Amino acid sequence: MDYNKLAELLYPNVQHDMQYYLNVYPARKLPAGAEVTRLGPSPTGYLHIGHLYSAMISRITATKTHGVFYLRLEDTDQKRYIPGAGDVAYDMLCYYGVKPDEGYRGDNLEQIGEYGDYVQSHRTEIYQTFAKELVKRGRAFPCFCGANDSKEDILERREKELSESETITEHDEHCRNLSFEQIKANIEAGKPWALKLLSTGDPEKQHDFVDLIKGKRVIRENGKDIVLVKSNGIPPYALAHVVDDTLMGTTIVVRGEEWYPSVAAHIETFLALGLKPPKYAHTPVISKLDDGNKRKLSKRKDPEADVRFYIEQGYPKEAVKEYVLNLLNSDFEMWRNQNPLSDIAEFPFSIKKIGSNNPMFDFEKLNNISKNIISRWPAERVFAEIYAWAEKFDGKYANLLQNNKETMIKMLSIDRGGDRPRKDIFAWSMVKDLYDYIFNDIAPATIDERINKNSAKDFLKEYIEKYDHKLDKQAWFDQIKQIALGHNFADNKEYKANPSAYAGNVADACNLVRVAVTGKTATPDLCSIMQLLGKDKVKNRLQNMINSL
RNA sequence: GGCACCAUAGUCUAGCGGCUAGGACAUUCGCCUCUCACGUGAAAGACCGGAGUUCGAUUCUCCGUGGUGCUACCA
Repeated sequence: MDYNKLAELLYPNVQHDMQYYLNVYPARKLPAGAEVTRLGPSPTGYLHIGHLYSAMISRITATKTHGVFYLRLEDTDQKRYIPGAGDVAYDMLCYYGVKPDEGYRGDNLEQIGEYGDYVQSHRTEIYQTFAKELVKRGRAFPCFCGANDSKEDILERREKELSESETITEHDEHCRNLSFEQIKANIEAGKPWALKLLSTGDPEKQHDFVDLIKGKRVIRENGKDIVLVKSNGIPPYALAHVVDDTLMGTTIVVRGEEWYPSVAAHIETFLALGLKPPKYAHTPVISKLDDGNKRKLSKRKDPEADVRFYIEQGYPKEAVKEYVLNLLNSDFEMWRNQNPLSDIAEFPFSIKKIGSNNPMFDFEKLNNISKNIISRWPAERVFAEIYAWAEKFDGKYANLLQNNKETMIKMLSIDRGGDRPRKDIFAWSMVKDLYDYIFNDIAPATIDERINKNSAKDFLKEYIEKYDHKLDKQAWFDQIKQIALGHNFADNKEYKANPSAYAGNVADACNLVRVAVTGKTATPDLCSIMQLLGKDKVKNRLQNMINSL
């Protein structure tokens, strides 16, 4: 077969050849050791936590080696395209501080960089040029079998084939053997066709492969005639990956482990074009425990898969990042303990330290990381963050905050600062309920059954009468203690020795006041809260408590 | 069905032939304390199973088992 003739038949309108584009996009001039990384999300929904995971690896690697991290929109599947998803991807990367140096920046912003266009659907001509090159080299052939099936059809067909035979045919024995005349006839008849790789690999043969995360591996050669260009003229991921990462100068392809099985096919495609494959880093996939089963985090079922989820919940982006970083390099938390105030950019991150099993998402851990981060922030900053969150997700609360800024900051200042700050907030959305007692009336709370109700009543009555709003912390407590002792509440030690003899201990008395004033059993320093609330409110609430007993 | 990846406590993991198997979150119990926290001390909790290699295997090899992924003209 005359492959040049075939190439002309298939791609009569392709003007340039591969070398032309290789010249248009020459090798990048970067310092030695610089790595070029990229993220290639498809605009089929939102940005997945797994994208953030990959993006952090790519961003840190590029920064550390003085290389480039760029964003490419992989929108070759127009069936699944969701408008605006590209904007979200870029915005989220910026929001989480893993901003690309170049590439796509959303639908309304100009792209940055010399290696564009960074939107795959704009690159059809380039892909076709490389496709034509493959045909010229006798490494690709048209397939007329026409498959525009839905996913369900494909899965059904696969099931059927599995039940009938042991393996699915990997070579397309029908179309790869068509004669030039047959192909010509089909083309002239207007039959749709896809371009497939004419694989020369033998899956029985193996070769070495180095993955930056998995290490040295032995993999089978590809033996599959994969589709390089769909019948609509657009390439699927495989060819787009080969062409783009060549032309854009990617040195390390960071991608999810789900790509690992197809790496041999990708390498064969690079080699068929005489191109050098990049280095690969196949990352673990974040999963979760669902009814006792471990499974990949799913876009549909799991809201936490969407990076916007954490914004809605009010997790600081620093917390999400540190959590992901901790998943990536588990010695991060040790480093953080030793360097509580350092910027995470100083952490000695390494791709090699990434484990290769799929971690499960753990909210407890995220919450803990978040609490620690927030506890280190001054009240003004915490207020600003809460307010910014409320403005977006709870307008009413935002108004309330705006009108009570001073009070709220005072509230947030209690037990904050110093060596042992309180750690009770991990997400902004919880603040409204946590501190509701400073703005709202509270419902009368029930008290521990251990405590004698009459004594409690008497204690509170006397406390109201003698309540002095001006007392400092020590005097405030001494007063409570003194009054409590007068109503059969005992000192801690005495109470422990003989609980049944007393109405409760001093701690219980103190907690009576707390529950009366805040409706909660756990709050920051009570004396400060009472100062903040004001004399009238405090007395009112104490009285309500008495009435409810 | 085929192919591949993974396998240490509930979770994330350290370990790279000999360790009382280390740390973090969560759990439980003390201490501190006016409560809840914070802090602090402690407890409980793990090498998937079986062969082999070896003087010695959590660590190396093989076979199982389990989980996961791929097997699309989706990425």
